[in-house]
Amino acid sequence: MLKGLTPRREAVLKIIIGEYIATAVPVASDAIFRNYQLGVSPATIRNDMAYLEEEGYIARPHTSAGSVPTDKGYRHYVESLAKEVELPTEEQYRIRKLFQEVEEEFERWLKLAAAIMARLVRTAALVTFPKPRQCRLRHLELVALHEFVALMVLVLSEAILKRQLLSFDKPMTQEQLTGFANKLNAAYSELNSSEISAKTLELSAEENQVMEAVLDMMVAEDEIEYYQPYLEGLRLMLGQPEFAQKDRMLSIMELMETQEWLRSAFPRWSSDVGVRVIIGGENQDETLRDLSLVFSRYGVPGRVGGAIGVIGPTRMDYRQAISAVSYMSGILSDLVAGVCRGD
Amino acid sequence: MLKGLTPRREAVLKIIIGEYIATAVPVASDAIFRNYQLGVSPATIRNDMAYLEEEGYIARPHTSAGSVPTDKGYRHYVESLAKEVELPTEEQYRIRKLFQEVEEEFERWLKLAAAIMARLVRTAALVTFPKPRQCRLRHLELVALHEFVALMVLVLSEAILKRQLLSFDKPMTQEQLTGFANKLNAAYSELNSSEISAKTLELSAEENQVMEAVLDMMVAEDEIEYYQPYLEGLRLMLGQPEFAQKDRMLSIMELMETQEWLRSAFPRWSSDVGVRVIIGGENQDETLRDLSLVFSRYGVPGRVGGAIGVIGPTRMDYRQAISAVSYMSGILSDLVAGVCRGD
DNA sequence: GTTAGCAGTCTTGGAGGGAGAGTGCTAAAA
DNA sequence: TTTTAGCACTCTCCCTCCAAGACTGCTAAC
Repeated sequence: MLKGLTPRREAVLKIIIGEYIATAVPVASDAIFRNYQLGVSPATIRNDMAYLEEEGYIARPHTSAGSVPTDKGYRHYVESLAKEVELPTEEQYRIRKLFQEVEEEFERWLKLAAAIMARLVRTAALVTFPKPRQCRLRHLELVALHEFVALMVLVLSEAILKRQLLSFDKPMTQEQLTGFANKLNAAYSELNSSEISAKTLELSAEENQVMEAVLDMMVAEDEIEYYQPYLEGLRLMLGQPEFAQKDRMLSIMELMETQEWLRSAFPRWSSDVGVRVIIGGENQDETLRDLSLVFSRYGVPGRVGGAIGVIGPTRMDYRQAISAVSYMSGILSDLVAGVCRGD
Repeated sequence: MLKGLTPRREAVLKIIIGEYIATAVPVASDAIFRNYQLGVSPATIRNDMAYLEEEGYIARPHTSAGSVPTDKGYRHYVESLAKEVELPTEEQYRIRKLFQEVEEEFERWLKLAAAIMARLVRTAALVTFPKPRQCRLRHLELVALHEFVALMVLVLSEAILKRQLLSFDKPMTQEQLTGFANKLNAAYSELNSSEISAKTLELSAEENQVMEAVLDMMVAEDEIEYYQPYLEGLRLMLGQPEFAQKDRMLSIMELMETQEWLRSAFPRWSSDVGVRVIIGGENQDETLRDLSLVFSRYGVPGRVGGAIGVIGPTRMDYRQAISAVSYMSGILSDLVAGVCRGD
């Protein structure tokens, strides 16, 4: 029983994980014997399983049941997988084609990316909006809606768009507003919020009001990273047998609706590239203890980025998840880089 | 057994519906006798119930069970309710205050409205974006992102904002783009899509490209009414006991995610004001057969409008639903009118 | 180190049965 | 004619029990 993780034991572990991921049913020694040619009897496999259980790679729901992988088992599996994770080229081609078909709008791209990942991994996928470290003012526009109300449209770096209604104490004409906009654009274009507030200008009361609003929105934008990510395919995730009980399902829905967990789950601006996998109990957040995340940052390192990933039960197809997330983050990075280059 | 719907029978029906809405449990004659002072014995109540069943107002899950309202029963109840539906004034005050606290942005208002309704009725609520009959071009803006790519920002009537990336064959400077924008704004501002396409102008190839894109987006905007409504509180709806089974729950989630049913459920631009209630089998759509909708149009009649409503099991608190939808549509109408007045 | 054999354990599903809830009917009372 | 009491009847719900089946763990032999 000593000898450590021999190749056959490793193979048994891999088989158990593969089977369990596919079927959600505890895996029996007999089934392994029948379906895989290991060249040894069920009894031997049982011995190996006893070892794996002792070492904490697998566990049993009850005394006389097959085995299911533990977090540690999944972790081992994921590590051993690390290299061999590319989507089949036909799949890559199909995805690329989908992106060509959709109109050139960033939000569409994000939604599409999330939808594709959800479909590939058959669980929920999410994508956050790409955000620069500190956004810069590209352009300000003021449109009169009626005498006292104007629509302010703000174009920030990375084509982020903001709008807000402004109401003035005095009546304002479109000419006046255009004048404001020109003046402020000339002075503040391409600056970030701190640079703008440092640079004092002589402004009328109304101009100042506009400026305050602009600053407010830019600061708010700098602060929230994960504001309203796109979440797709929740129903795919909830269709998995682990969420069969009603209250389990509802608590997951609640979790997703509040999106509080995002903050704790996605480390903020972690600089490392590549796909990260967080398995079950490895999560900081209590409520995520039996869920796994596979995600990656995307964007232009050091300049702008977002996060993209999937969330699902610990019994998740990590192989597919890793390859999908890896490939999609590459695609989105390319797209962001394309938009960025003009900066 | 002949005499028709006597006042007492009507009272019994109302009690049954009220109890069933509150508890989701079939209502027994004995329970009615105990909890309500009708002045008659359970046996008499049973006779009345027999009548109500014969007339199709109520039904029994099985021979020896209490009764549950049928669609016809709910319909009768809703009609009889028609007048007495106002939210308590404290509630109205609280809601108004919430709207004052949120920033002046239309999308926020819509989300808030949906969230409030979901909370009040404890089921899913949805709100569509307000759309003018035919949108008009308010303002066009072009921002250079890099040499060959520009961001086009379109402000349409009712403060609808659209953006799209444009890529040109030639390099373009910001000055050139601003020139385009000024020219096109001068010519086409305040026109709708048909007027724009009727009015021919001498345009360069690039200007023409921009114009095409503008027209495409305006036409698309005219066509989709119900594009991506806000849906809130799905989890409240799915928490109801009628969705206890897993597959029931999943099919509802699928339904909501695809949002196909919206088209059939909300009659397009129906001119009648006021709250409409569609109960269970009254729905055209097969898949909605055991759901009810309570909704209303909002906006400025004949000019601009959207829809707002709740969806839930037929066992829905119609009273609360009707008052909430009615009040919220009023609020949104006021807000739209405010933005509209400047047109 | 591997294997066959077998006892032991735990889950699952179905049958059976009793308790309880609620009605429908009948005949008498108001 | 309407209302009521009484009671038999039906159906659900839940509990228990039991048998079948699925796997393992152990032991002793290979």
